[in-house]
Amino acid sequence: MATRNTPRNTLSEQALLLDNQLCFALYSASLAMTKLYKPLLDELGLTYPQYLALLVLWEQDGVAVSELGERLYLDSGTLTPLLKRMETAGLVTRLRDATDERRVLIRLTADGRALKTRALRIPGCVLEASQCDVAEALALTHQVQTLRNRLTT
Amino acid sequence: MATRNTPRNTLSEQALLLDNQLCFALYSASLAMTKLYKPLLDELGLTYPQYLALLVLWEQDGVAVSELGERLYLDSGTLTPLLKRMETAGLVTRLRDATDERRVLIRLTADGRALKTRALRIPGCVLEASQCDVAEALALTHQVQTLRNRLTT
DNA sequence: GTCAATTCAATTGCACACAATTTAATTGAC
DNA sequence: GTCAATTAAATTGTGTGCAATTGAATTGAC
Repeated sequence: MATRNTPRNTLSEQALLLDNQLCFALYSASLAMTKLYKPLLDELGLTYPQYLALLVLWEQDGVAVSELGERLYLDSGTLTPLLKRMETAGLVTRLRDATDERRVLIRLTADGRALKTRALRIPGCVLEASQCDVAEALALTHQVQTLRNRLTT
Repeated sequence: MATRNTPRNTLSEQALLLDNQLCFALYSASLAMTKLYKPLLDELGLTYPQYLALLVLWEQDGVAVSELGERLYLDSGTLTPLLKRMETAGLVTRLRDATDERRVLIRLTADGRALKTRALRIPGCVLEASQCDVAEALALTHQVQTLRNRLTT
């Protein structure tokens, strides 16, 4: 029996189906995650990318915009206005590095540091909504990180 | 020996580390994917979300904006201007449904249909850059889809 | 049949993302 | 030491995403 070979059934056609696309799975899951965080972050007066910036700063205060960008895979076109809004909100300061005037160092204010306490409960809420245990979530995290690392090198 | 219990080492502190966050893994992997597609889609004159819309339309032509939104998890605030740009580019038409004037049906033009042929090579390019075989990619796709489905219900 | 509730797309306003360019500061080959 | 090359942040312009609102069309309880 001859295999059908209409355009509808070629391998490359199968690969173009939306639900076979890894890129769309990641895209839609990431947007869904952002929506899940929305009400939790609204309480803190933060957007999702601003929260990511704070995660970095809570680990290491006083980083340059470029270092923040390397950590978050974002460029100055995204970070500069974002950090200005966070400065206006009183969460960070932006000061030129005295030893290298090209660099702008981002530092947490007391308010910015204090937000960490209120953020501590967020990961638990997210894990619950994800309906998976810690080990499962970490395993998936590592797989997705590995993929990202392959794509960014 | 007593375990240390400084703030730096609590479980909730660990959970706030950027590299332990599933949300950031998905976010950064999704952005990396978009950048990988950029040069491939530039050749076709498409943006990444426009490409996603075409994936839907190549599977099923003549869908309403709301149906496209359900499929892509996007709302009319995103899709209306995106589809207008695709209409301007001559890829789709936007016409009110005669049987329900609230609905706007999106149909491919000949140009929009023709783009599919040129898009067929894209999934292979992406898979190569991802450095994983088809089975591996599909397995990860299903895991991420499962997570997304949990988050969107 | 009527009208309140619902549905659908469009609009408005805000916040990303990012390519491309600009400006200022630093580095390094000579 | 000088200046071309590099680096860092900011700026500009385009295209998403999405909350909230608007306006038009449809539905459904009565």
